[in-house]
Amino acid sequence: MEDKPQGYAKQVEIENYIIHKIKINEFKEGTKIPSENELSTLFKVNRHTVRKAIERVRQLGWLYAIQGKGCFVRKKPSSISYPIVSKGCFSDNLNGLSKNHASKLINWTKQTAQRDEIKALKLSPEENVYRLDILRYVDEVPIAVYTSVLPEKVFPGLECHLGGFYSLFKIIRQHYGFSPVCKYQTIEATFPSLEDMELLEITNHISILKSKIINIHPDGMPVEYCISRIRGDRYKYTLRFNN
Amino acid sequence: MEDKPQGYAKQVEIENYIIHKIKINEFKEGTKIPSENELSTLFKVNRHTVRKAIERVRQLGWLYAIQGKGCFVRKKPSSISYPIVSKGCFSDNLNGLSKNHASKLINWTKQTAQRDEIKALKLSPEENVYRLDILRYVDEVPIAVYTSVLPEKVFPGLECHLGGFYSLFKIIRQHYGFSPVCKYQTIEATFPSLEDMELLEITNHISILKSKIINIHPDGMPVEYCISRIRGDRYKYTLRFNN
DNA sequence: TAGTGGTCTAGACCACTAC
DNA sequence: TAGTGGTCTAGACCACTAT
Repeated sequence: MEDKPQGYAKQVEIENYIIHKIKINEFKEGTKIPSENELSTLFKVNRHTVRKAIERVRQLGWLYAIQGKGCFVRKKPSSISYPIVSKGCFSDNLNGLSKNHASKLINWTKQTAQRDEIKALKLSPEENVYRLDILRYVDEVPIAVYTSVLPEKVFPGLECHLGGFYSLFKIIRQHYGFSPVCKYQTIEATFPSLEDMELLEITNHISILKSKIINIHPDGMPVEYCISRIRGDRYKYTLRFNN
Repeated sequence: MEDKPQGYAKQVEIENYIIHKIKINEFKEGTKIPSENELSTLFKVNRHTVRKAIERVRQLGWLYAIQGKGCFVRKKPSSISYPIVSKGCFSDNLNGLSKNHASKLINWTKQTAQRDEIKALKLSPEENVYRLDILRYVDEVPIAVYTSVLPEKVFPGLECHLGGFYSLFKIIRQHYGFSPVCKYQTIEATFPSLEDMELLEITNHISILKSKIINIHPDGMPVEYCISRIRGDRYKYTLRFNN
């Protein structure tokens, strides 16, 4: 009952037309499709109806728009496959894929832990945590936002090591003498928040792969709670099982 | 440059207003928010501007709409966590979570394999495959669509066993004498196709967790290539590592 | 019948791009 | 300057819900 589609006649006709033209390669990768005005005269509908149709097709990942220029067919298989493994940091795991990559610390705070952080990191209430917002680039494109939550008691004086930030994993290994290991991860599909839209330079036409990760010290103690938001159009997880 | 937001002033103001009211519990779970007309007079903007704002907030998963009734605040943590493990079928893995579930065979074909299927299943061109479209329900709600591709040479006469379909995994175990095991899985976030929207009874306001899975025979031969599309608002993967 | 959300039309103005 | 996409207004009509 809730949210069911109904009577989309004209809009869907235009959506299918565009997708079909792309599939049969009449609208080719990287080239401009007809403008909103051209399509509205072609289909004898209002420009806004065309806009709604194009918006849907963009949302499906087929198109992107540049103001003043037009609407272009997106290269489809441009996504990066990222292997999920419990050990090693982002850089190490991407190095095997020969990609340029960089990390940028957007901002950090030291505050008392919130409810979900207390639960994930097994803290007592009122304990302090560092909260780091990190933006990750691959081939100069912002691809992911991470919020990393780290207990102060495990990482005392962390702020002293954040100058010239390049890799949290390496800071931990170098200054605290261990390598965190992934214990638990959840994966879901969602949409970008307004903040993440700005950081990732995307609109709501792109979906988000959201993960929550708990990393532990080799002795078993949870030491990092990480919430990542990754561009769904450029990124894909891969999992390999060794039975 | 591409797809950057700009000058959303009014729309964003309304978006933030609605989300804020939900967060501070002034708009409560399951209750109606003010109608489009009420909001448009409140903010002194056109109804269509309100509609665009509400559409964004719906897309973020906060709201759902019922025609003729209004717009309601969605219960947020209604999602099912599904553990990723290499062994066992959907039913087995969900039974531990004490959920009702069912599978329905939507349709099936026997055709020559396509390029991606040939690659995934290591077939030679022109080999036949069964292609099964399966809809999965949890608690009576359609939650996922699976397309399962199975080589005819591995599953001869599969069509004879599809009457009274309830679980592909169990059909294979019963009639072909082995249990497939997951070897490789990719996970991405995307949007529903028009067909999947109908089957899952959703609109494009809900994101999709898409997985491609290669299952193998215990001897190592790939025997099933499965493309699943799962409702992003109700479903989440979990991964547990044993180091 | 009145109120709600859903679709479509019509037109204005803006910001950006190309020439 | 002309063309393009982005935002906003204004109003019509439809389908559905409640009374």
